[in-house]
Amino acid sequence: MNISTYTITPQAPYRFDFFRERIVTSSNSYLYDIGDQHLGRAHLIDGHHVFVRVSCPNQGSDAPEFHLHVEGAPDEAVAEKAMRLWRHMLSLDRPLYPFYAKMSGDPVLCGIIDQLSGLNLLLEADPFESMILSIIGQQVNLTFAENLKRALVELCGTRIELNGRSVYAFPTPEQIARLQYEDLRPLKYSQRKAEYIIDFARGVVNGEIDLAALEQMDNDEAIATLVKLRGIGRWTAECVLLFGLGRPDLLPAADIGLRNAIQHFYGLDHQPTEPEVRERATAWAGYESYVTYYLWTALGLAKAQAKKQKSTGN
DNA sequence: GGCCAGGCTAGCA
DNA sequence: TGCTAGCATGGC
Repeated sequence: MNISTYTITPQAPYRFDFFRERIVTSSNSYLYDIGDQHLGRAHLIDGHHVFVRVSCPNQGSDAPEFHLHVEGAPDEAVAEKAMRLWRHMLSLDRPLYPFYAKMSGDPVLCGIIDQLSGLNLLLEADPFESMILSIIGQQVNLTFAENLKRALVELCGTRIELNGRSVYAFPTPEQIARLQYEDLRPLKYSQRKAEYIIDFARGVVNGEIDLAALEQMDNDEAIATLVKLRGIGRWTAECVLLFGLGRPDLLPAADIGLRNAIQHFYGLDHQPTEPEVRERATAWAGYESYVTYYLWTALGLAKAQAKKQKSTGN
C-alpha cells in the first residue's frame, strides 16, 4: 500500500487533543477512526478512496508535532489534496494569537481562553457535507442527530476496508440524490427532513446549486443565497459558513446554544435576544466564529462538569 | 408526562 | 408581515 507522510508543526498554541475530544463528544464521531493518539477518516478525492490518519504522540502539548499519513492515493497529487483537506479541517493555517490579542479586554472571554488555550476550529470536509449534517442537526438533540447521520452514511456512503479497518466515506451528492424520500423514513427521518436533504443533493448534482460559488461571496451574500433553498434557514446557512467554509467572522446570533452560553458566562438574568447578541458581538468583530466556538465549547464543558458532580453526589 | 433540543415551513390572520 | 402548529425522537 502506498502511504504518503507529512510532518506538521502548527503555530503554538495548538492543542491536537482538543480536536479528539471534540469529535468524541460530537454527533459526527462515527465518521472517524479514533485512537488514543490519532484520528482517521476516509475521503473520496478525485474518484479515489483514500484514508487519512493523523497521529500525534505529544497531543497534550500546546506546541505539538504530528504526522499525517495518506493511504490509498494513486499519486502524489491526490495525496497532497488529502493533506490540504486536513489542513483545512484542522484549521492549521489560522494562528490563534490574533484572536486572543483581540479579546484581551474581556475578562469573561479571557477566562475561557485560559481554559481552552490552543483550541482551534474543527471544520467539516466540504460545504456539501456541512450542509447535509447541518440540515440533519436542525432542532433535534445531539444523540438523535448522530443516529440520523450515521444511518444516512451507512445507507449510501461507500464502505472502505483498509488494513482491517472498516470506515465509511461521506456520501457524495450523487449517492444522496439517487435516494427516494421513503428510503429515509424507516431511518426515523421526518418526511420534510428527507425531502430537504435529497432535494439539496439533487440540486447540487443537476447544477442548480453552485457550492463553489459560495467561496467568492461575503457572508451576507452567501447566507442570502442559501436561505432561498427549501429547508435551509438562517441558522443552517450560518452553520455551513462557519463549519463548512471556515469563515472566522460568522455570528449565529439567534442560535440557542450561543445565547445560553452568553447568559451563563456573563451572568445575565435572562437569555439575550438576537439583537442583544449582535450588540455584544460588535466587540468581537473579525472573530465572531471563534468566540461562538469557544462559548459553545466552554458551556458544553460546564454542563458535563455539572452532570458529573450531580452523578457523584458532590 | 411535558417541555425543550445548536430550526424550518406552510398556513393562517 | 407576523404568528404558530407540526414535524420525529431523545433527554431531562
